[in-house]
Amino acid sequence: MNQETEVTPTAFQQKVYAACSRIPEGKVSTYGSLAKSVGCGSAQAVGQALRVNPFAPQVPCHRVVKSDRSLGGFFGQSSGPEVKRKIRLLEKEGVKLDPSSRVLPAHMWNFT
DNA sequence: ACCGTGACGGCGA
DNA sequence: TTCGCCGCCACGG
Repeated sequence: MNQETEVTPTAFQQKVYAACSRIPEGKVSTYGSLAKSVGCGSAQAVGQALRVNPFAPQVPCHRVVKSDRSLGGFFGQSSGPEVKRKIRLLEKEGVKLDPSSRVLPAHMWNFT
């Protein structure tokens, strides 16, 4: 019998996942804004949480990008094939990147 | 209990 | 404008 190797996310992680789930489709948020939502002053800490997100992509962590308007990372990879998958998901939800600079348009920065 | 690492952010040169 | 450094927070070893 397989033992349930179920990891229990910390309270902090669950808050991040919850906040991330609140991001509407077609919109994106930033790690920093999300951090504020969970009462944290560090965007990096949020990244750590999403990095181990066991609920992905159910939890739309792919809608979280850098304040820099760049994509950030996906599944632990700052760049690579997984990040391309992230772009793919966003485009499917109506979020298109600028083909030149590969950054997100500022039109969707309405969600905190 | 301590240190290093990390899907970041802001400021300075 | 671009590149680099430091600072914050949370987590694993």
